[in-house]
Amino acid sequence: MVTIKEIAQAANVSPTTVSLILNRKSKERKISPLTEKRVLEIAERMGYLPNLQAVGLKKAGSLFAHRILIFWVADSRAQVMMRFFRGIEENIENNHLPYEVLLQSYRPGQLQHAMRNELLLSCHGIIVCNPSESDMEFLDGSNFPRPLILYNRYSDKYSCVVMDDRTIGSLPAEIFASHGRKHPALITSPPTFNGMNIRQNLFAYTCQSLGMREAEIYRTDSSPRSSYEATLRLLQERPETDCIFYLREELALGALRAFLEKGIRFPNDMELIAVGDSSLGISEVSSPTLSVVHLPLEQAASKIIGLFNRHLYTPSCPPASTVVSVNYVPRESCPAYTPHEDCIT
Amino acid sequence: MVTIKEIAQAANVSPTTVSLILNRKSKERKISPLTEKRVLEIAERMGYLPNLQAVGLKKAGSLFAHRILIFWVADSRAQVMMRFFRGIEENIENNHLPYEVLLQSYRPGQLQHAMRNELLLSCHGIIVCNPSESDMEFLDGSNFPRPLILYNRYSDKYSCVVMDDRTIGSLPAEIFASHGRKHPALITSPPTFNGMNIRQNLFAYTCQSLGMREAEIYRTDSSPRSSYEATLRLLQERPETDCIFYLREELALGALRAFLEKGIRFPNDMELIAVGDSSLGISEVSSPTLSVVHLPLEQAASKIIGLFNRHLYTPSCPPASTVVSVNYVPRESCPAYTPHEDCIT
DNA sequence: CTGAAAGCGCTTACAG
DNA sequence: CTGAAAGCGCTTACAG
Repeated sequence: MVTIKEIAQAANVSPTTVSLILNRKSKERKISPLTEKRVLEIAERMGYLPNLQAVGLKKAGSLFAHRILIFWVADSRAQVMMRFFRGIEENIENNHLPYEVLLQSYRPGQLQHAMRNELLLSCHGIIVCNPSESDMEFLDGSNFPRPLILYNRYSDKYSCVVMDDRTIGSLPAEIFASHGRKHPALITSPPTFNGMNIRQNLFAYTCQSLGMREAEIYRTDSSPRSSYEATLRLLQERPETDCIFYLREELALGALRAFLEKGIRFPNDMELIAVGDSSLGISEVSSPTLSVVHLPLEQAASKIIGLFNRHLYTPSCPPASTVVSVNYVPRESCPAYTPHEDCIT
Repeated sequence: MVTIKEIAQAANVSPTTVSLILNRKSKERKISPLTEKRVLEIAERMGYLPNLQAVGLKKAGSLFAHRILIFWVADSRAQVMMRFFRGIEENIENNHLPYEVLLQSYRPGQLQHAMRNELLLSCHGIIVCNPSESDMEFLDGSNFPRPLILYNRYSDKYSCVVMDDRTIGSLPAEIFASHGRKHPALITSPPTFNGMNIRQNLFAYTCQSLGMREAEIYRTDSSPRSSYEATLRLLQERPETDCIFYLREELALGALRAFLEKGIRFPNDMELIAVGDSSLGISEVSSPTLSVVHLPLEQAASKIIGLFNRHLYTPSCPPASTVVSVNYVPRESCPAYTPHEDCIT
């Protein structure tokens, strides 16, 4: 990295002069245009870029706010993340907390490359969202210079906030069973974090334990189109299917065309529940409107900030985990939960 | 802001000792547990937080990458922004550029509060997305210590990349006209940046100049539900409407239920075109699938990075603007463009 | 028109 | 077990 000093040497002037010129104060300080031109050219040629730390130390004084860096995955989950971010920011704003939030994306499994030391040192605290298995291994094997909180991942080492994945999986099964459904199916995109496996397994397990047939599992990529195709295949291969759980809201929205084409009516012929992870509100006016297990991401965000506060000001405090509970929002695609003993064979 | 020095004074030890303790090196350096405890307590009580600039200057050495800070609005446009970010990141990755990207959200009209000096000084360059009118006034009246590039906003002062707003507005009108449509309507949420006004006005203007009736304008909030309701109202109040342009993709998706309820068929009774701003892919499998004016956000991102490169390494270069052209993607809701002179009365 | 020097807040090699 | 001192790369008040 080229410094002001090196430019000064190359240009045969003092660092002061270089600094002045680079900060556009040549006029003000009456630097000769010749010197200015020479220095600018040299700086450009040498590829000078200011060292932000040094600039900040001198100029900015101390930071106005505590900086939180959120590592997130910019893949199909970006939609959900969006709601989470806004939850974080609203929480900070509403409570007048002295925090500023910056986002840094990472690729699944590549967390260790994103968490470069210089980045970590340039924030007061870290939130890591949805790390994969291998990312977790990295985290568990590391020691960080800043407090770190996990979102959507269980851990003994770090404080964490997780959605109630077990209920996300079991609740749809219970609801379907309570309506006397017998032939469940589940449609999912590749699991991007372990919670998705828990959701899927708990759904399958609960279906079985409530006397339904074994749940058919269909996998898609994360596109609505792929879900539409998978749903068509399911309806063809397993025409007896009478209830489907979609592990992502977009997958359910993408599938609706399939039911329309097949003339399937809700909720008579079929019931649908999706994980309510989208912020779009399309499910409220789709045909049929979509019943969802609603994820209160805003509440998760609020808990994260709470944990954060604690860790920041009490470095010695032990890790804590919080589970955020979910709730069912019935719409046209599947009626409300009606627990009847006689339905649960 | 409390410093290590102050803690040292309060604890009656040297700054060295405090630094060691706060960096968890007590064992390693055999600090007495008593001293450690005392210092930690005092630090906690005084609310010490490390000055990141100073830490970085000493520890991190020079930054690994040039830091780009993107200011964006975390409102209903977040969906679109998502695609833009990923475009930026993919561009950087594919070209192996030495950039790292951090995101900072701001409220519309509140850009000046988000652009605190310390934040600006902690990055090498700035991208501002979708500033509002008043945000633009602020920008035009300011001088920033770092190169700044605008996304989706015209400017003489700054380099900028904009979508071809004029074509986004005129193209749907031309397509409708080419199919002999006569009664156009436009449904929009409140304009969040000036480009939306341009799109709306060009649509209205083009409709008129191609011999169609004056376009009906219906306003909604940004929710799909509100668009559904507005569409129902439009169909009731103006049953002669035979083509509708939705200024946002989600609005069109939300409206589809209205057509289903009214038994309206595509494209016979009605044609629909939306601004293709969503990344979800639902439009590809909705009923009907949605024709869109596709916004190549990835391309915009690539141009931004190009401009950025130039400004970073050639501080003296003058501002430049780029217009990104859009293209029409016909699907079920509206057929392809068929320019016939005799259709354009 | 230009430069020598102090200092921002921290870390760490070195000395004791 | 602890501290004095140097230095990270920059900016700026001051001197000339």
